[in-house]
Amino acid sequence: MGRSPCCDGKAGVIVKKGPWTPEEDKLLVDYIQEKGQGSWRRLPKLAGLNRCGKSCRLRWTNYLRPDIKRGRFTDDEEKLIIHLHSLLGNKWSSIATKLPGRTDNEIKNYWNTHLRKKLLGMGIDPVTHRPRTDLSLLAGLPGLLAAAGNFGGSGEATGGWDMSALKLHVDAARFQLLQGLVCALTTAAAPSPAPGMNNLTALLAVGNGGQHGGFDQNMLLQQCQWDDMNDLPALTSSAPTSSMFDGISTGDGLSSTELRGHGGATGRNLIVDPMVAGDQECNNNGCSGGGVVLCEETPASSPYFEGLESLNLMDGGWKDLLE
DNA sequence: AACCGAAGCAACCGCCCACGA
DNA sequence: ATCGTGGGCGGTTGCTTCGGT
Repeated sequence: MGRSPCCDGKAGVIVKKGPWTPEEDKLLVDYIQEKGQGSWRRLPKLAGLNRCGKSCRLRWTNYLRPDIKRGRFTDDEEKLIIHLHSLLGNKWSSIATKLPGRTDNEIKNYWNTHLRKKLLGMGIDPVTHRPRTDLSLLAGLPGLLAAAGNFGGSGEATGGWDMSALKLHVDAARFQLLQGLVCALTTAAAPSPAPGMNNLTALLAVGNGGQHGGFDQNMLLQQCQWDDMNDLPALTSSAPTSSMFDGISTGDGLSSTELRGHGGATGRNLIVDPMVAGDQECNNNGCSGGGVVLCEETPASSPYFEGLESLNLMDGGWKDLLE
């Protein structure tokens, strides 16, 4: 059962659309302050506005309401939005109830223009809040993680990577990811690790601690706690971060069964495979799949790695991205 | 200074739900 | 139980501003 659009107006009456003028704003504010909100459908006529009621309601709730907080979102607000979105999804009005003075429309816009890109840049899927699994973003990881084997604080861990050249040849999201990884690799020996470094060092330590030829899941999980996003690095910072590993190791639903070690004894050639975890490990605890597997060697039958091979990006071949 | 593409954001659109007659 | 209405919501559009060339 449909319903007639509220903004059609009566026959022959064309209601105004588009940006509100200061005069219209004043009419609306004056009326509501004097009479209260009441019926939005009747309000335009009573207030002397040639607008539909819906338009009046939106203008009031999103812009004219006296308790609206304008200006930039604070870091705390930003983190809260991300956290609430991971729990509620696109329930903007529900999210807005937790941020006094912010409207659902404002939060929605901020999400779409800022936070969504921010999460993408961190390698996190903004819909699922899990690590991204698209090949274009993850394609360079095998080579980079393999290069982690060179890590030893010698200062040459970047292997001569030319980041400025890299920036010219890869998309922004991938560059940010690679930048974070390089930073992590080159600063891991610093006395005070940057945010997210614990995760990388844990990863390396676990990967290299191959006495048993596998990962210590407990150690990995213990060191990779996201701690309620308190350590979430700002991507706008001039200092690159290893935020990718924050994403991988987030406590947002990843269980110990989803972080699973595989084969190999060398501890080198660490590989992130988004394709393996889902069906096997995740089904055990009822999660919906899409988890992350940290491998030491290339699994033979993963569609992810088959895809990488087809792109010629395996075994450090990410450098082929450079022309 | 002019142009152009990207980014940001206010506002609109259309669907859905709750509620009362 | 059905229908009409009002209000709310999420998605999308398009105008404005900004930044780079």
